[in-house]
Amino acid sequence: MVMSQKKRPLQAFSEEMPRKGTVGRRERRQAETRDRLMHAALRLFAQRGLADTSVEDITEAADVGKGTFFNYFPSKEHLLIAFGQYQVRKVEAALAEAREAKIPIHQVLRRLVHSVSRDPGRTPLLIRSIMVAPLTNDAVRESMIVNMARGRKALAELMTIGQQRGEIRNDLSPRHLARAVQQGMFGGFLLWSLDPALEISGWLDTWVEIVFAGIKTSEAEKTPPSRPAVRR
Amino acid sequence: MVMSQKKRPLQAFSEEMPRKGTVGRRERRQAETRDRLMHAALRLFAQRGLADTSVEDITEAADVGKGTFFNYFPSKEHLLIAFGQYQVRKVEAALAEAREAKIPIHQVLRRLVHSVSRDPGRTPLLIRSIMVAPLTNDAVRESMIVNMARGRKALAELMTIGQQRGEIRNDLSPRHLARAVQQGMFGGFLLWSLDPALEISGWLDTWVEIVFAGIKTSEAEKTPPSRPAVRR
Amino acid sequence: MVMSQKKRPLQAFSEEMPRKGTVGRRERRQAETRDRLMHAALRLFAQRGLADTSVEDITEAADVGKGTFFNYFPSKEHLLIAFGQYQVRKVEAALAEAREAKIPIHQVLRRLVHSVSRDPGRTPLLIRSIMVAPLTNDAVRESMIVNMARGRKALAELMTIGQQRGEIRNDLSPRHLARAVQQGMFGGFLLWSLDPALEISGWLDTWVEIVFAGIKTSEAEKTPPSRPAVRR
Amino acid sequence: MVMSQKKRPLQAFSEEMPRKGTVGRRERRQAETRDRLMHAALRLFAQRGLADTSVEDITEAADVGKGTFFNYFPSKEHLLIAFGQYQVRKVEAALAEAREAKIPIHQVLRRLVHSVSRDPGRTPLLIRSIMVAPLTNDAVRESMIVNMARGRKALAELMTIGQQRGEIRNDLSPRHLARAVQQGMFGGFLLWSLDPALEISGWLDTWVEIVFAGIKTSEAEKTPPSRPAVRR
DNA sequence: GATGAATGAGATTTCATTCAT
DNA sequence: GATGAATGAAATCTCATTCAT
Repeated sequence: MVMSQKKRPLQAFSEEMPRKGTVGRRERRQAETRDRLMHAALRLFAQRGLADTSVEDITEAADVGKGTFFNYFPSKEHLLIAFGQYQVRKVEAALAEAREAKIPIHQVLRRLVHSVSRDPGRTPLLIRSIMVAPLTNDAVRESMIVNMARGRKALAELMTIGQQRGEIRNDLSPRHLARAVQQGMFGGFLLWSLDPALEISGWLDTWVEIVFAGIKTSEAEKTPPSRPAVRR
Repeated sequence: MVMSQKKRPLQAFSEEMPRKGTVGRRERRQAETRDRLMHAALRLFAQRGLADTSVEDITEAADVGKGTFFNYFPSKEHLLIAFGQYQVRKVEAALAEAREAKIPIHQVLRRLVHSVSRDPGRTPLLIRSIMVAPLTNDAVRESMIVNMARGRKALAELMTIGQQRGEIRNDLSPRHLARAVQQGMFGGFLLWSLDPALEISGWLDTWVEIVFAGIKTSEAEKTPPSRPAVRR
Repeated sequence: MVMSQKKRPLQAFSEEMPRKGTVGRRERRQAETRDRLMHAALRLFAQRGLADTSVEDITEAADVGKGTFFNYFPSKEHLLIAFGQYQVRKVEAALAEAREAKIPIHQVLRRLVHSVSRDPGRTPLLIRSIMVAPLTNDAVRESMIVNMARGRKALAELMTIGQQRGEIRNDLSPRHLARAVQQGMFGGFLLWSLDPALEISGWLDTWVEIVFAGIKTSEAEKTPPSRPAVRR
Repeated sequence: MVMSQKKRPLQAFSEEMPRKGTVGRRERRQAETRDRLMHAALRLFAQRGLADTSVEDITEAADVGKGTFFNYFPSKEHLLIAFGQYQVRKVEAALAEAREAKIPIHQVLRRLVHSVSRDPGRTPLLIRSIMVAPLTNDAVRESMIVNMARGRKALAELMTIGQQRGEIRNDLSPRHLARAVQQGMFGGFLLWSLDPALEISGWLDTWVEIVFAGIKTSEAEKTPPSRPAVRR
């Protein structure tokens, strides 16, 4: 079964953008196959979920032989590692933005939350797949741990910037604040993937409102905004 | 393989406390069998995880015939439904406590978080089992949705009480505040089950500190603490 | 699930008609239970087929405990033995009728075929159950063999009568003729149970027409109708 | 357990006779595997019956992996579909023979009955398997219906030929006559599979004698043998 | 590099039957 | 005699993964 590949909702997954210079036809074809597998898989995961999508389903949708799959990915769960990396890059992008463009942290968070929710937020089955994979597969979990750490690190730097600007509370370490934010974000996905009746679009801003109140500089300490405050 | 049944780490699972008066021997034996299956299963889930524990492993550990299992539970995932209900009851207990004993919300939350973390907090494999089950099994998810709604309801009532006492911010609906709290708690379990290196005991209080800052009455509105404020 | 027992399409199944004289209440209750099981089973077999009807389904429909079933029948297939006996009695009745009432064999056959088709002819699932049971279960097959032999014997006597009257061909033994008739009848049920699109009501008379042409006295030998002819 | 593959009692099952020209080695290997499964299965069905032969028994006897079976057949019952087709082809062959070689219908029938009985006639367990499969399995029944229709069609054409030649009675439609013949044949298999004491070899000719008397042109109408007679 | 046939581990779940009460 | 909890045998079929071509 060959499906038309016209719609490609998530482009930035595969990192192998053909860096300038010569790339042989072979390399290009390989990258293309990899991509086809990737997008076919995500489409199927979103439709049927991880468990109900077999490797053969994916290879059929991508129009390659079944054995070919294993030349690219060691298991179907590994496809979701790439997705995690894709999400982390959004967090790092938010950090870069905050740094360069002097955008208030509150607003950075709001944008980040929307950006991160964009892709998985459409279908509960995809999120469930994304959550199940690391809970189930050791290799994916390893990678997930790394990704989460990267994400927390970026968030922590964001917090540091906020503290320096006096927007974020100074009495707790950026690491802790970052962890709290990340925890809330993951929790949000989890809740929503379990109960899609919990509508998500309107909720995001409210949640940012609450979480930001938790991490912002309190009125009390607002007067002297400059002292760095000791923290771990 | 018959395992010794001496250790019973989680007692409060089964609700069938022997109601007063006589209960037939048959009924007692049944409740006992149910209990044996339950505890054997949780022990095994905690040791090996959900996927690596077969129903036969459970029945062997509980020293009953394999078929007996299905007289009590339709699938091994259903065992975890009971666990979810057990956790919800803790939240409801916290609410009752707050109501009767006039304990500050901040403190109620702190206690609740510790109480809820107690059982699953020991072993990442158990939490992973608890998370995987509803992500994987429709019936369990159904039940999970109900449990989460119950939990949110109790938390929302807690928020209402806090608002009436002037401890909790008045500008957001109790539902929203409750959802934010629940989201954070679930996120915490998820993060920790994925990366057990994230130590949990010290973190809980810090997290409550942050989340409470997000939901408490702000300094700005603190002066007139009594106005009930209209909200949904 | 208790179903009302109002409709009883097939009454003559159970042979234990309370013979005159005193029958204790106990005996009556037992016969009643046996009957309830019987009819519940046949209803279910007709609805879902033999394989998809479990003993527990039957006992529930009959409103008795599961274990009770085995006080009456050694297996669910044994229920169908009674049905076979019921059918055989129809053949024997036809013989009796032919004997007493001097009805032409051709007509006896026609009536018999209709009578025998009446009950199973309504639902293919019931016939399939009736056919599967002896093919599958040794005890039922034993009994089936006996029934078939009884049926053939009655048919053979019918043939003998026909021969004496000059209606049935004299050049073949009554046994052989009987076997051919029986074979055709069983084949008819089989075909129809496999392909219910083969309508049965209009077909019966045509079939009798053909089969009777096969067994009747041929024009050639019609003139001297009395010679007994040697046969086994 | 590897069984010697020397005996191959039924050769004509698989239709894939190597069409002229080159067939890849792969294709040949596949056809061979399919054949091995087929014959192993039929041997086992004949020895133990359908229910007492597991797929694993078959694959062991065919010396292939268990999973391999399902690359060729969706279920063990499907093996018997091929057998049904094999039998139908015999009927069609009889028709062709009658057409080309001007053999009298009576004789065609006699040969056909022997030919069709040859393979299953050896062992009641095999026939029982063949009968149980369509009674039990929907897919097989579907296919059986098609086969039976094909068989009836061929028989009907045979009847038509007979009518044109004046050998077969003209007052009934070929369809009806064909159905009666088929019904008798199936009934014969059924009776004999249930009660193997009914010896089959001597019986076949007697049965053809009777059935042919039922469908042949009667003495009465024999004089004007040419009128085609209108019928559906 | 691509392919797809072969592989076999694996666990679920049903259900007839037993038997203690 | 009625009950229904306990039992465990049994066989399916899927599917990730390998590897010869």
